[in-house]
Amino acid sequence: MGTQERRTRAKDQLRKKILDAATALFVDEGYEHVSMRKIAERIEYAPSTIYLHFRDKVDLVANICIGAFTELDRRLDSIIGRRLPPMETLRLCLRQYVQFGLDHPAYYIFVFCTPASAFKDIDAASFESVNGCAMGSFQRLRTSLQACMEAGAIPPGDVESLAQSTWLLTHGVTSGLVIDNGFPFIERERLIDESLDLILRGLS
Amino acid sequence: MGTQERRTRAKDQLRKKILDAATALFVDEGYEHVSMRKIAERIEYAPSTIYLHFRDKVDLVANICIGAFTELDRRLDSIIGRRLPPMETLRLCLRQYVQFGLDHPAYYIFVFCTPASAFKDIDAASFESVNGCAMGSFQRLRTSLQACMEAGAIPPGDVESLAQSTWLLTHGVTSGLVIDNGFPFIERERLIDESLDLILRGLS
DNA sequence: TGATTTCATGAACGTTGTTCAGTAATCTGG
DNA sequence: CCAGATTACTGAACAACGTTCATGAAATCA
Repeated sequence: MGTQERRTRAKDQLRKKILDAATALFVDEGYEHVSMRKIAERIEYAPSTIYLHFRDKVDLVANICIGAFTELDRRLDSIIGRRLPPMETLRLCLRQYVQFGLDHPAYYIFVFCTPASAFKDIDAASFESVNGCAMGSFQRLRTSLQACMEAGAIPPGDVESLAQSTWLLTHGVTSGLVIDNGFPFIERERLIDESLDLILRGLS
Repeated sequence: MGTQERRTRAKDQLRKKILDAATALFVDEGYEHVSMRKIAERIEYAPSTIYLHFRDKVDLVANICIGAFTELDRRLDSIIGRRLPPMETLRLCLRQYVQFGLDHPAYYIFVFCTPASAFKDIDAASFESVNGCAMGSFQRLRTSLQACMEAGAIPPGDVESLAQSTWLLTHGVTSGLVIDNGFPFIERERLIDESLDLILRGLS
């Protein structure tokens, strides 16, 4: 009988409604300043209802992040799919990574700029699932670097350490601009370009 | 009469006692997990007493950060004072910057990895004073790069944009390692070295 | 000594995330 | 169509948080 399915569908709908409301609030006001009560008020349910769908606040934001990082992977895949020269692909991927952070500051900060200690009692499962997503993007960086190396655009070496270094540097550009604590940066687009120039010149 | 002085001295002592206790706790447990009540308990005073010396929790941590960044400047000056070849000086400064973050994770995260939105009602004065400290360190980077350029170790160009890029990349290494959310990094010392290699090669 | 300034406090307020007993609605088997 | 079981949801409550403020104690000043 279809009643089961309708019920689970309704449940999924509410789940999505919670995620959407929370997403909008997190983006607008930042993780710290969004309370479970505010989210509940927005969807016109009692705060305790949220806990029927998510273990806690961290689990809630973790699920949002998973969605966001899936989008990042899509963006990267779309670049890789264009089969440009490997060095060009690498540059576009790094640029897209930075852009992703700028487009989703709340999620980027949550995943990469918040120490694990801030969620002392974080659930291991949700932590792992978010980490898994980030891993997916990192794997793409690894193969992109490998391709550059095989094409001779980058001198041969340890791909893993090179990938980690490259990520650290790109993460610096991203987080530095995302956090943006009032430092008088030069024009953003130019700063990103010159920083990526620096990275790519260092690689080759 | 010396009573005035004794009183202000006692006041300063308590202020320092608060700062020391708060410092220890912030380092151990991170900003979020340290409550004013915990700090008060540690120094055996009532929580409200802290507010006689600091406007609020943000003001408290801001004052701690100022102390930490003064130390960073000292470290950098000690390197610059050795008058090594400019490129060597630059490398040591960047390395020291990373080390500073690793030595003071709580402060580094607070200043560079926490969005301004997290302190919506931050006092403008304490914000400025912390920012001013960070500016001091940045100025040292600027002149160090300038020296490299004048020595011909770096092709001539816009020092300001180069300094900003260099800071972003170095910040990436620092924050990536400081946050450390369980990513399986390779051996830390080697990763730092290779990342700095990348930066310096990109510069020259 | 009496008046004043300084220092410190405990109780209170309004939040926060989270839990849980209890209610209302819905579905199921007879 | 009705009793019973399952599900969905809620409101009140808890402990902890940052912060404020009237009150009291203690030291200083006149």
